Amino acid sequence: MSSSYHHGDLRRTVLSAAVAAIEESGPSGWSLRELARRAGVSHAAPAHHFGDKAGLLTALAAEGFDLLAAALTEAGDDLLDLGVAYVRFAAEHRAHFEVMFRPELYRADDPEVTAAGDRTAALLDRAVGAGSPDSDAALAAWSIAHGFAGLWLSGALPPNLAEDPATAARPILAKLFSDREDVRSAP
Amino acid sequence: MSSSYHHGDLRRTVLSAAVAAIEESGPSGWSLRELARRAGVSHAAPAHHFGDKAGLLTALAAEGFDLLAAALTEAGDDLLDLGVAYVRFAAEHRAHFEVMFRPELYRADDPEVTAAGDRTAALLDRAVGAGSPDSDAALAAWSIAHGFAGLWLSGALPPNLAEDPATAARPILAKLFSDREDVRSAP
DNA sequence: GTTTCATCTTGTCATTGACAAGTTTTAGTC
DNA sequence: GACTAAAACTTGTCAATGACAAGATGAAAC
Repeated sequence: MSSSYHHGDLRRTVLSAAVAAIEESGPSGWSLRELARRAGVSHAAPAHHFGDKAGLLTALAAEGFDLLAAALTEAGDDLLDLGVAYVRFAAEHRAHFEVMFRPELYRADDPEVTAAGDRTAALLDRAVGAGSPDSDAALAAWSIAHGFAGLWLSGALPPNLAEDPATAARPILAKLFSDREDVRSAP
Repeated sequence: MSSSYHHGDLRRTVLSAAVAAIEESGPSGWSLRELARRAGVSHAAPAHHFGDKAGLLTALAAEGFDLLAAALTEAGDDLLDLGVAYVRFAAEHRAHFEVMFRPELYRADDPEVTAAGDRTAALLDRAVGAGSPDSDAALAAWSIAHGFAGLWLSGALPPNLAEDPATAARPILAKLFSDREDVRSAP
């Protein structure tokens, strides 16, 4: 703390600054130098920890997959609960989520990312497979949760749903599991 | 053609170059100057037609909403067909689609964009409303199509589905409309 | 043929990402 | 406690970029 040279926790600080910047202006609306300024270090300091911009986003993506895995683990085994947890994760960790599904921004073949991604995938496989061996159904569940999250993130949802996306998601996602009749045609 | 000064159709040329560049490297992986070089004009020529980078992406988004409206119109009234058409649009016009749902990249309040967006929304409302007055069901349909498209675009889908996403989408989207039992639990 | 205006060019500037080379602190070893 | 090696951070630099200003060119209208 007394030292003006060693920050002490620069890696974590820069990652957090990146999260804040991405939440404000999207995954490309910031610069490494801006993060360095926010952290109070020189313009080249972040490069020491992440190499380059893609390296920083690689670290963010890996962290994101781990956070998602944790959130899904906590959600239990029910598919609907998992979907709601997925949407909640996207809303609460919007920066991580947006980067994770934009592989052109980072090194998707990085060992840390693939490992974390595999952990998340295994988790989903187990949860979904327990309820049904139907891979189409699993993809349908992933799609509807991912789609609702994406629409919410891009501000495309009606304003009344935008406030609490996780709560708003439940009745929508539930359409995949029940109440089919009112979807197909009028009574 | 003989004139070295007036390009003749620079606006269209730059837009097409942007589409190509975005398909190659994502919505942020290119520069205005690169597009100018591809079009064989000076580095400042594109600015005359679009103002700045956001202006170009604004034009792309507006065009995208019109293309989507046209694709959905052609798809008919069946909700499942509409969903498949939505996914096909995302795959065939990936650059437009990716920009459209990233409002931080362009001026979402631009009159041309809002007008085109409203046209698309009205179209969807009419088609969905005809089948059912249930707005939750409409959102569920939009979500599952949007989510499948997004997952395909980010390369998250299993390789066997990646080849022809529109065809692959149909059985997935159909899960929203029928065959509920095998989703909820094993027989 | 002249006026007018859209189109395109040249020139410039601050900002940025990346890299090279040097400085300071920490950690480990004797 | 001094010595050494490595990690953490700084300063300096360069080409590329987006944005803007000012000027040149050609097309269209009359």
